[in-house]
Amino acid sequence: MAEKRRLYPIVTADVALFTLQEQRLRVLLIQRANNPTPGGWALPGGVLNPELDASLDHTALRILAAKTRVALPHLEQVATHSGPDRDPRGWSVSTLYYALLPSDQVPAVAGDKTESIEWCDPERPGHRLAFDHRVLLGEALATLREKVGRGALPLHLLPAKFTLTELQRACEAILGRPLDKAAFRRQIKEAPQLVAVEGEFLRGAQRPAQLYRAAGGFAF
Amino acid sequence: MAEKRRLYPIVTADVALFTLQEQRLRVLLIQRANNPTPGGWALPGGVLNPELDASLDHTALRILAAKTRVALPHLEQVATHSGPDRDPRGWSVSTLYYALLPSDQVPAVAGDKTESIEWCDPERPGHRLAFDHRVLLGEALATLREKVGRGALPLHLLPAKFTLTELQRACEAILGRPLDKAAFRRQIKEAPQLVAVEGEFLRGAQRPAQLYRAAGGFAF
DNA sequence: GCAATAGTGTCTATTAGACAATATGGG
DNA sequence: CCCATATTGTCTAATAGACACTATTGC
Repeated sequence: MAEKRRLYPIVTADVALFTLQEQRLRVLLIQRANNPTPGGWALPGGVLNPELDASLDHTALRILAAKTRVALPHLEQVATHSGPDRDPRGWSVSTLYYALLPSDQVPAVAGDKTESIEWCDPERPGHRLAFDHRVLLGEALATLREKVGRGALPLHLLPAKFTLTELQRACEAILGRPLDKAAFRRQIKEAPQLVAVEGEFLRGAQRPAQLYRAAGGFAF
Repeated sequence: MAEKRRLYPIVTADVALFTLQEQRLRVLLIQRANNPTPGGWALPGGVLNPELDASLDHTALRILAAKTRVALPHLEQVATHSGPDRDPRGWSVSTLYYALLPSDQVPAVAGDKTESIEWCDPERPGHRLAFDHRVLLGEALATLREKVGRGALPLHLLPAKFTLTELQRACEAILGRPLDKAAFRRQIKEAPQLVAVEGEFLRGAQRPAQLYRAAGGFAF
C-alpha cells in the first residue's frame, strides 16, 4: 500500500493497440523504462497533461506517438477504471481505449521512456502485466470481439485496399473462429461502408479478387 | 472562456437516473443551487473526492445520495468525456453512468445543494441543460436502449415482484415502441435471470398473472 | 488441363413477427 | 354469462449456417 495522500487523482489514458501479423491478432505491449514499475510490461499509456491535450483521446494518441512512433490509429473508448489501489502512485482514473493499426503500418520502434516493445498474443501475452492491465487487455479484446461479432467491419486493421477474403480473415483473427464464406459475404454486401475499387484486382495464381476500400465517411 | 490554469483536471461522475412513471420512462434532472451554473438544470453529478471515494462508481452513488436521497440503484458506465471547455471551472474529465431505479422507490426529495429536482421525458427534457449534459443524456438513453434492444431485461426498473406484462411495458417504455407479446415471452422464457415466484399472482378483474422476481446473481 | 482461390446458389433449421385461439379469474 | 387480461399455439417471412457448385486466372 504505497498510498500517497493526494488532492487530485492521477488521470491516465491506456491503449490496447491491435494489429494483424500473419493473420493473427496481436497487441502492443511495452516494457516501461522508468517508474513506477521499471522493467514491467504494460499497455502503452500515460498521464493526461491539461496543457498539451485537448481531450483524453488526444492524450492517448500523444502517448502512443511518443512511446511507439506509431501513426494516428483509430481510437475507440472501452471503459474507465478508478480507485486508490490500481496504481502505486496513488488514486488513479484510467480511461481505456483500443485502437486498430493497419497491418502494413507497423513501424513500432521503441520511443521515449520505453525499453522495448513487443507484439503479443492478446489472449496469452507471455508477460506479467503491471497494474490491472491484464484485466484491461481482456476488456479491450472482449469489446472488440463483441463489436465485430455484431457485424462491425475492422477496416482499420487492413491496408487501404483489400479483398473480401482478407477482410474475412481479419474478422476470423479477432473472433478466434472460422466464418462461412457465403454467409460472410451476404452480410457485408449490404454494408454501405464498403466500396469496390472498380477495375482493380489482386492477382495471383488464381482467379483475381476484387479490391475494396472503406467508404468516405466510414466510422468503425 | 473562463479557463483557470490547473495542474490537474476536475474529475466528476454524472448519472442519468431513469425510472418509470405511469409506464413512461423518466430521467432525473436537478436544478443546481450553487456554482458553477446557479439555477441551471443538469444531470446529477459531482466531483470525485479521493478521500471519500473508493472508485468513480462510488462517487456517483455518493453524489446521488447527497443530491436526491435516492437509495443505491444499479449503475452502468456509459462513457467518459473530457476537455478544457466542457466545464467553466476548467479542464474536466467526466465519467457518465446510467442507473435504473425501481418504480416503487421514487422518494426523490431535494437534498443538499439542490434547489429542486424533476423527473423529465429523456427525449425532450423541457429544460436547457448545462455543460454538455444534453449530449450525455442522449448517450445514456442510447446505451440503455441498445442494451434492452439486444435482450437485456431492465429488472432494476421494476419492484421486487412483477408480472411479465409489467416487464414488457418497461421494455416498451425504454425502446419507445410496442413489442409483440408472444415474441417477448418466447425470448425471456429462456432467460435464467428470471424466476417465477411459485404460487404468487397479481389478481384483478381478470385472469391472475404469475409473479416473477430477479434470480439470485442477476446482473443487468 | 490443373491447381488454387474467388464468387454464387441452394437447402434447411432456426427465429422473429403477426395474429389467433384458449385460459382463468372477478363480477 | 361477460369482460379483461394472461398465456399459448400457429403460420410465415426472413435469416444464418452448412455445403456444394461455378468462375477465372496462372502455369
